[in-house]
Amino acid sequence: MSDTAELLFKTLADPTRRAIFERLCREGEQTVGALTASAGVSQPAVSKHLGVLKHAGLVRDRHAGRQTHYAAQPRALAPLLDWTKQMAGFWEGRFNQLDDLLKRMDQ
Amino acid sequence: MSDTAELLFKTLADPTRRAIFERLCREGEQTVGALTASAGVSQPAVSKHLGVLKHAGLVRDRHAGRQTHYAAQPRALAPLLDWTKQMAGFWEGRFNQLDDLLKRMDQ
DNA sequence: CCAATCCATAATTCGTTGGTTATGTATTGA
DNA sequence: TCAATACATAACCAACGAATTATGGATTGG
Repeated sequence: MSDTAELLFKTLADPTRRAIFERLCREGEQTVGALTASAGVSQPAVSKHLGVLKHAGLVRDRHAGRQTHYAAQPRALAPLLDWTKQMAGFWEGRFNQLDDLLKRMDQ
Repeated sequence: MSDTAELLFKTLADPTRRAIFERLCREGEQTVGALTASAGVSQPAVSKHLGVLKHAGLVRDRHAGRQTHYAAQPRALAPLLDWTKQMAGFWEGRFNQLDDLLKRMDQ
């Protein structure tokens, strides 16, 4: 079990945090203030969430004067995609094994 | 934001729970006892995790005498795959828009 | 230079959750 | 029938996490 997937699942499990990430994916780079305006929580809460997202590699930050711009880094989602496909793959594999077994028994 | 994805992320965020699900994907149907033997937590804890997984549609249970067999239901992962692709898609879309813009500016 | 703005961090509170032990319910085997 | 097995549920506890308010540090505009 990849430790990266661990972090990704935990990071994306919180609805507020995932909403912030979704917005960054949809609308591109945003300042903390802009994100706070429609996050439904306080500015410190948003900053904290952004910190967690950054720690998971899901966003990057760019400092410009007294503003900090955050942007989504969707490439970081790759391990999630891999894990999901792998789980489905194991299942398919077993299914095929059973299928083969039944065919062999049929002869 | 899909409410199903909500449940999936929260359900899979716990390492013990995800390990149980992974094992069911890899090795197929298992009894609670078998899962408990290598889960590293008590049997009630495993039962509780299985309940959460079932509530998210990730496993199904089959009663046989005094045993309960659990099996993975990887189809339930579909919304997760959809969400991930969608996020990457938004990003790609914006990227292409920028790309197009740059091309048009270049003329 | 000073007040205001933007963001991050600290300190605290409180609900959620994952773990435990204890117990209940159903089924099996002797 | 009775003890043992398999699992689920209940009750409780400790730790974590997400929110708040308060504050600090840096930057900008007047």
